[in-house]
Amino acid sequence: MDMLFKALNDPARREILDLLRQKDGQSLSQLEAHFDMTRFGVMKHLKLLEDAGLVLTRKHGRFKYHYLNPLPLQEMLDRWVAPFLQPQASAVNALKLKLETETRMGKPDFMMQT
Amino acid sequence: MDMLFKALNDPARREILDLLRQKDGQSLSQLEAHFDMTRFGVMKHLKLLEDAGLVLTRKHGRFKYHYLNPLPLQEMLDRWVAPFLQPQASAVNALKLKLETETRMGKPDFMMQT
DNA sequence: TTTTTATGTTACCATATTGTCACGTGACTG
DNA sequence: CAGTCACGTGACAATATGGTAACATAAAAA
Repeated sequence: MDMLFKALNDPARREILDLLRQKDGQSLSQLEAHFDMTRFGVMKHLKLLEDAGLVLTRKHGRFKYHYLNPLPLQEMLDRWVAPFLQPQASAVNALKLKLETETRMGKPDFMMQT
Repeated sequence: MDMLFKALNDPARREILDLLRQKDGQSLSQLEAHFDMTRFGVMKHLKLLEDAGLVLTRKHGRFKYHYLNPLPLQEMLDRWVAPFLQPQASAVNALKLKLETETRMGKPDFMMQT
């Protein structure tokens, strides 16, 4: 999830997502044409997008095609958007979150007999 | 929008959002207690969250209380999530559909015993 | 084969970000 | 008033990030 937010935290990378939304499966050179950046800069951004799982690639001959993968965005929506927009609808999630937090911070009081 | 992604791109800041979701309107000292960081570190994170509009503050005497503001998340959903998940549906409908689906699927796992 | 095209790798630099330290401000309490 | 208490500001070192340059690989075309 950390990689996802990092990937989204850059205008160039978000523009790449928009470009792929307009036309999925573009190659590096095609994407590069839309930027002032050098090809290597674009490649780095694509690598980050790949690491975040937002972009999947498929090599075919000399070309490497890039495809959008919406799944990470769906997960972000579930975890970091919807629960904050509809608090009453996610009361269950609040409890879940509470339990997760307690686990991260150590066992709760009633388990502390050792 | 750039500030929003920057604000979200840090585990500490996302944890602050979770803390405020559990209990809105906490002061700096209250939030600080949950971190290993120093108070100043937490303050910096809060400033970024404020700049992104995710957290609104209200001073009352010596205390400064912090409140969640879901509006930026709504905007992010409209611009950077929904269009990628359901290209032909409106953003609001996307969230509605999602919540309805969750409801149909019943209670989550951790409530299933007994 | 030679050349061109598309992509990949290593190294490097300028800048931004993270978190801390020291010190300052403003408000309640005794 | 004097003393805490909660919060704020400025400077600083360590690290991460964004972008470039030079060089390398690999597939198609001539």
